Amino acid sequence: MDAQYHPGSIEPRIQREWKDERAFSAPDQSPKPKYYCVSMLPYPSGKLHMGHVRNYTLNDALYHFKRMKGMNVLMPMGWDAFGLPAENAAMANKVAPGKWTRDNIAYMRKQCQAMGWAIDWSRELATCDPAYYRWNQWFFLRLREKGLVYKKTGVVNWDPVDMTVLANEQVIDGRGWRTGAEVEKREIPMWYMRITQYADELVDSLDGLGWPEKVKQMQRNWIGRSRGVEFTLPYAPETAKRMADQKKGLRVFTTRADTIMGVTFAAVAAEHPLAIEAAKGNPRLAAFIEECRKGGVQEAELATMEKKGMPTGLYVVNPITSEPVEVWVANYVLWGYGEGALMGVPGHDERDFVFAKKYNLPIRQVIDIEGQAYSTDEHQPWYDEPGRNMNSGKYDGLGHQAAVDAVTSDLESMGLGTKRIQYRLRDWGISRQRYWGTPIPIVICPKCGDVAVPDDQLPVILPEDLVPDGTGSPLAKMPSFYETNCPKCGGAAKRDTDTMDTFVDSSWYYLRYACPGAGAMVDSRADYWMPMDQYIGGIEHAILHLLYARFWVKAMRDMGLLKIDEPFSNLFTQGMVLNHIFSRRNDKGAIQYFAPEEVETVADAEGHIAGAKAKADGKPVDYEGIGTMSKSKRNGVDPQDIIERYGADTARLYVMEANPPDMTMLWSDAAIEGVGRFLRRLWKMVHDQVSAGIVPTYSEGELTSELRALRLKLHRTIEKVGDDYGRRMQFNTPVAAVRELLNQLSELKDASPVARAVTQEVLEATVLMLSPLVPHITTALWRELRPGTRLLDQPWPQVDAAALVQDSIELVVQVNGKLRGHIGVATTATREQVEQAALADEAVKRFIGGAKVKKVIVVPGRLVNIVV
RNA sequence: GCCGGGAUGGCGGAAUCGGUAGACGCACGGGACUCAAAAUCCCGCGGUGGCAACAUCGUGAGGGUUCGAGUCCCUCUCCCGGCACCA
Repeated sequence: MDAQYHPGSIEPRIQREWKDERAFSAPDQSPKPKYYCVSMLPYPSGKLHMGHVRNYTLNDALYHFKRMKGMNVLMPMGWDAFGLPAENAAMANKVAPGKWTRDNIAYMRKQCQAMGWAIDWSRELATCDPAYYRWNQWFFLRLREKGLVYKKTGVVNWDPVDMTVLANEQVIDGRGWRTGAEVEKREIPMWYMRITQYADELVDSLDGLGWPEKVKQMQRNWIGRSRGVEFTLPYAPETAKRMADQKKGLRVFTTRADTIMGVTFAAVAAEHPLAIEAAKGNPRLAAFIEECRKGGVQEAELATMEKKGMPTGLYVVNPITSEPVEVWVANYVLWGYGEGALMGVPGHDERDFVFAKKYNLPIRQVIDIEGQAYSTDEHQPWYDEPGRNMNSGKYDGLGHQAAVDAVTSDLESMGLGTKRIQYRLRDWGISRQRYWGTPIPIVICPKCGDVAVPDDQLPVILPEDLVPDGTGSPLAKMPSFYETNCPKCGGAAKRDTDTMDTFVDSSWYYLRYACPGAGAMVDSRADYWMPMDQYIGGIEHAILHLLYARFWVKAMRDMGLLKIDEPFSNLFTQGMVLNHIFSRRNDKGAIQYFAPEEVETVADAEGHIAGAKAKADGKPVDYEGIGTMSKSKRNGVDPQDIIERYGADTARLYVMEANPPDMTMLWSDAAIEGVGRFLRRLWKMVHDQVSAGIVPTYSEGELTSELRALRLKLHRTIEKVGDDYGRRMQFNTPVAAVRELLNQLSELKDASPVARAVTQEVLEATVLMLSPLVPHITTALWRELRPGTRLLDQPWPQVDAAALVQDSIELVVQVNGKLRGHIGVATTATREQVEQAALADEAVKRFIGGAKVKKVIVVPGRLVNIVV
């Protein structure tokens, strides 16, 4: 055995062996229980970053642990290969997105292999492969046949200079990132998936999932199921004349029917037909509506905007009181959200209150909460709470639910309203005016309208040699792609030049891993592996991806393609790896990001970063604080340097040991030396043991008390580490526990044969316990400890219950809750004996002094608290 | 703005069910080994007072519940994630 630890030679050798023996390929059937664990597939941005290392090492540790526990484990890998960064890279480097993406995949696959992850590579997939995305197209058409896909207009960010649709990410402070031009809203036709049809099931079946409660809560809130009433505010007579060609009133939805007596205005979104009608012959209102079109479509931006509005001169009447109220156009009413219109109740809705204050609209209290004094000066949180009706005519004195019911049934009997369940969730718009994505398999025929591409003509292939220029949609400028004939009438027609949202790709890839090469979208092998036993991914996916994937699986189930209701039985959300972000605006307003290593930072008095200068030109750059590692912000850290300097095992152990995996991690490599030191020390301990020759056996009776204590520590550690890996999904504390064990082993100065045998026991278990985290070094060490056997075949070490038995234990003694002493008692001691021992302790006596003992609390096995 | 989460020594963190706050490690200081350095090993390491034993304060801030609170409740501050076209 080599006296020194050389990861640079061990790791590639062991990786080659794993590859040659196909060590990690999982059979699609087995007498063992199956365990399917997947980490969210990476976007092939060019290089792995630390977030990936954390994600896949966590998955890998779980792979090894479950394998040691006797399961048929599958850990696959794929590439989320479509998306915006490929187009940006293409523009920057004049390389086609396809080539750029495939080169990145090849490089990153090598990096994955160098990390030693136990991936079954025979199942690898890339979503930009036509063999994969043809099934996106196929399923899109099936959903359309069932009415689950439909077309309507949607609002997008429009860059008026580049004449192109911008992603939200490309809108920074209301301006296009490349042009610096002010972004506008624009309505365009798009395809939608009817996820709202599954809203109830998506809420209800969350309860049975082994997911973090916080994620379930976020999904519930996102879907936002609320019960209420949708009703008509009838037009006032003058308004009815003008709106004669339309509906008889304004449709609104409310969950607070009980506040209807407090309505003092109505408001509609700028896009609402009533607003557009009112703007005719009203240039000021038309200008206001035009102003509302400025800015992007991001909710965060809309929600923080100053509330502005303008009266339309049109009136509706409160159906209960027949009181007329004016309709306003308001920028805080969202079009495409419910009816795009609302009843304004400033007395009991914070946003309405702020709006009413600003425009001097009446504020009327109609709900009373006992003991609270209402004032229209400033909004108080309790104004929006349910209470008892007042100033409400016949509803006076009714409690919240009674008032809601009474108003609702009155609206129903007038034929104006119906009870409805409203969701915050909106249908999923999947059309993207981009090039690098799955083509939408629709032909637009001037005679027949939207016509599906027949199944036998799928996939509609995306041309791969295009380089976009940032203006408009590339496919829309490529006649050889869009010119076609109508599948129905045969006449000249045009393909849909939009592509699908990349969340479509990631909604079902894990099903395809289960059945690579299937002649259909999925086959019966998916029934074996699904539902997934453990899904692992960043907390940033808590809502969108995880909700779309759940919807997709339910839709596939209802199409008869799957037998499961939910894709992911258990979910682990890892915290993000963050790093500092530096940027600079150029004179046009376009933004440029700097990598942390490209700048020199200036610290303030407290050591926090206050500013920075670019190393290249010495000019200042802005410090934006810390944020998630991303390609676009250029703050990712490539693990390659660490692999080359310290080896994969050190890199793996470092990210796992640094902090709990579900917590955010601010990147720093400060402690990495200590991890390398630990592995060298482990190597040396095994080397010393092995080079001392054959290890004898021993019997229980030969153990000294020191060796018994060491065995106690060992078996407690095995118990703890198994619990941490299996139940707690905690990977930093096991390492600390093993370090403690080895510290205790180092203190053993006993060279007797029995001590050497116990040392062997400790080292073997240590190697097994660490193997999920550092599989290369442990594979090499196992060969030395147990020649002729293979680490991958070993089960998880057994806890020896006999080693855990103790004669006496130490208890803590508190006086009035403060630690005052320690006592040793027999494990069999009674409560009375423990109390007496505690009261007899010298230090305890001193603190009690002459005071009277009121109460003694004994927590068995832990402490005694004496209350005086 | 709304939804979800977080805050513990100089730093990363531990304390799993309300029961010894600071495990384990990093950095740092002292020492051993060495011609020297690296590596390695040993000791120390929250604040204050004290030669020490020890006492006392201390888990973002302020209140509360409890024999006992990092952990539970209320109010607040700051940071992070998501907000539907980043993935």
